[in-house]
Amino acid sequence: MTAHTDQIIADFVERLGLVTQADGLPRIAGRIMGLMIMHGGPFSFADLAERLLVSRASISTNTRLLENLGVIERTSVPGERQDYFRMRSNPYALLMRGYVERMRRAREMVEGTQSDLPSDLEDAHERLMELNEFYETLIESFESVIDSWDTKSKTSSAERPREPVEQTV
Amino acid sequence: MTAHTDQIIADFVERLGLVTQADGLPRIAGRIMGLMIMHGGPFSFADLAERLLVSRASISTNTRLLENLGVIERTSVPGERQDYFRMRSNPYALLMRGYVERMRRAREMVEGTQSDLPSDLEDAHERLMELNEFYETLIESFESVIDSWDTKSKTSSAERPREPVEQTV
DNA sequence: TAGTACGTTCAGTCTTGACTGAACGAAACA
DNA sequence: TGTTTCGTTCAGTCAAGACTGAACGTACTA
Repeated sequence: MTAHTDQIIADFVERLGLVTQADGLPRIAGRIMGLMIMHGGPFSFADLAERLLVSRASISTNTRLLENLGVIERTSVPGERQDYFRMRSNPYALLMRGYVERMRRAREMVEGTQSDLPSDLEDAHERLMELNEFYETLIESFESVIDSWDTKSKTSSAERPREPVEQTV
Repeated sequence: MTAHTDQIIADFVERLGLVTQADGLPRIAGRIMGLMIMHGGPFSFADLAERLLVSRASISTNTRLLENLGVIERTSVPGERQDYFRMRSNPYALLMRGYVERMRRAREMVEGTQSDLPSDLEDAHERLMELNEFYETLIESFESVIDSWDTKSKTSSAERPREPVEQTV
């Protein structure tokens, strides 16, 4: 592992942090993911804080966030006090579910307005329907991507199963 | 137009502002879109500022933003000094192109890392490829949605063409 | 010409939320 | 028991960027 390689890895970790920041997630969450993509993990809690040069508080907050999103999972090693984290098997599909949820809520808001608005405002209703159909199309398309991604990931994980050495808590 | 209806409209405008804020756009941009969905427009510059209770500076900034995104267009009326704005015909597909662009840049970043990273780090390469394929799938799926939305919008606009009364600048 | 009605720009304010340090509780040691 | 090592929580700091007011340039009007 040369210094040059280390630099490439550090760059990737940092850039992925910026990408997730643009997606509305904290930068540190993206850096954690980047680290786990580069090295397979699992990483201990203290290790994450040390490598990313951030406080333990941030690690606590962001690991819980990624845990709730279903992107990483917390594991423990018998005889060790520290928590360990690693990516789950198909994290990206799981990430997308969050976006779908947000779109679903937006569509529900539109539907609420549609049903509340007097029906004689025909033009407004037409434009609302257009917006509603847009969300509908988007949600369906996302879900089909998620499904195809799920099955693909299942197939490839069947090809080369990973034996977990830690116990999931 | 009862006060109750006004309330429903104001609620929608406000909520759409929050939705776009969650999508990473300024809240005022969403409110402008909400107003244009509710009333067909076109709206004058001063009218937007007055109805949304925001400064002209914010209107200037956010109309330019939406203009650059291709969501609204600026028009002018012969004999009037004010600028007018209205939504373009298929704003949602245009909105999505921005997201696709962002994903494309993210994928390029991943590809850059793939080509820079020494090839003996096989596990890392495998995980990077997985991420790359994820973006690939997502981009393709988005583009197919945009395409279908484009053709659909073309069809429906052919059914009931709108005669513009203003000249596009 | 001066005056008015525009839209834009920019310095400054304010809000939001990421991040930290310190205090804390719990659990494993001694 | 006390001590150490964990992760969590919370008040506080800091930074980013949305938003505003005021100054400005431009183009029309009289």
